[in-house]
Amino acid sequence: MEEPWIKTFKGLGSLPDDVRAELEAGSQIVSVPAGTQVFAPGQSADNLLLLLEGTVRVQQRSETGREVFLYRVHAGESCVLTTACMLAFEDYSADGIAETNVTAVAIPRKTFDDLVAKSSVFREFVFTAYSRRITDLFTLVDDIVFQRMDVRLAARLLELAGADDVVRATHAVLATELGTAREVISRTLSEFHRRGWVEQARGEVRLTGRGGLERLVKSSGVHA
Amino acid sequence: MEEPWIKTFKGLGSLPDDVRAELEAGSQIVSVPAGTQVFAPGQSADNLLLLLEGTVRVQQRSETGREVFLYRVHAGESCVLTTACMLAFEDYSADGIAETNVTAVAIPRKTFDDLVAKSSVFREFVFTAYSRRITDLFTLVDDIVFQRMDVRLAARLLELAGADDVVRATHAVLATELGTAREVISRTLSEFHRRGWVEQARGEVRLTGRGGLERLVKSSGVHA
DNA sequence: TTCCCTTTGGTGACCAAGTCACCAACGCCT
DNA sequence: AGGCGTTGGTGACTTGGTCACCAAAGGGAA
Repeated sequence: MEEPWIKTFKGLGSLPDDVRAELEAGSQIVSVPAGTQVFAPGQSADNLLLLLEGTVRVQQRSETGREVFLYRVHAGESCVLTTACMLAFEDYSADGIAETNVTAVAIPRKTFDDLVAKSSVFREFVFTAYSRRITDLFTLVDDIVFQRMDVRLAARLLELAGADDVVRATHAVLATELGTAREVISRTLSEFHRRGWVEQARGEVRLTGRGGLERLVKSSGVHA
Repeated sequence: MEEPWIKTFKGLGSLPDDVRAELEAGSQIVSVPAGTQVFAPGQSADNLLLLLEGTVRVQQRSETGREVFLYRVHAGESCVLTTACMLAFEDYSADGIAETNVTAVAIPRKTFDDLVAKSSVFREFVFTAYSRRITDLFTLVDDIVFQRMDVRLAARLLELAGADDVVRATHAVLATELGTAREVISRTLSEFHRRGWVEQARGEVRLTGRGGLERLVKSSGVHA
């Protein structure tokens, strides 16, 4: 109770006091180190996580052992799609992996269900989060089907780059992010280099010409 | 009240009587002709539809004007993803189109919200439906990224064929179902024809060798 | 019926992207 | 220094998507 974590979540600011008290009492703050599997297929999730710090990558592992990146949960967001499985008592088909050290509020199934029943503000919070994720998934499908890889890679680099304009990721990681092959990333990055948009080093890509990347992205109205 | 439509939905069978009465009183049965746009982007949905008869196709229309098929809602299922937008007061980004004449139960936003608050059985119904759809979307992404087109087309033909082994759809329609180009469908169907698996006529495909198609699909562990 | 027009399907050339089989360079460990 | 796992680069090939056509089938309207 040291500090009001609830402020981190816009949608929860207007919770009535009693509901807010129940939420705080019925949940706990947890920390997990980078690399932890936060949820996994075949293991029923029993906590809704609201991220305070760090990011969680959600991906689908296919039978062939390959992985597709689905979406990323940032601080201030929730792993809300897992709740469908919490309440439906069905298994989730996707993995969630902490990309960094993560601090989160864990809301157990029972508390979650109570809050959904009692509070229309909480319901709106949950359904808004759903709506965002689902829209993201729709957009993902659209991108995969219609966007060129160079455009998608450029967009992703801009998204992943820190304030120092550096993306710390191997070609292989970028490939699974975009659901493509490492070779395609290598080739596309060489092309970007040739155009003077990036410099490469082992395990990182430095953006030296954001402008060019941005023009490429804008030229084919990409969403994110 | 003539007949208990609630029986059509497994998850609703065990609703307590009072909740069930509220659901029946607070909803109405509607019919729409084939081709009707049931919901659309930029138009906030204010009814949850539970399909009694017919099917609804849900697709994403991209900026470029092209369409991707997302999933199909059958009789006995609900357009539940629209509820996220109903309660979140956000717009949906996908279209829903009645593929056939459709009869459905329309539950207005207010009734839906009440029921979610009051009944844990109804909550479970809703979240189970969510869970299915979301899993479908994950599987869709996986398929698009990793499955070969011939396998996906074979699977879809088997899925769409009636008891008479005929799929009534043009190549163009099959193409948007799978998010590919008409030419690809034409070429793949010619190949299937060459192998003696299908006969073609204008606007329809007759399956003459289900066995071959099934083997193709099974050979690369496809999901649906 | 004939003509016209739309819808549907077929084709070849070309480009983008995924796959396969390698190899080279780097970093790290002992 | 030697050995090894990780990372990135490359060429040849296949699959799939795009473009620009054309031809055949069906459906009115005159």
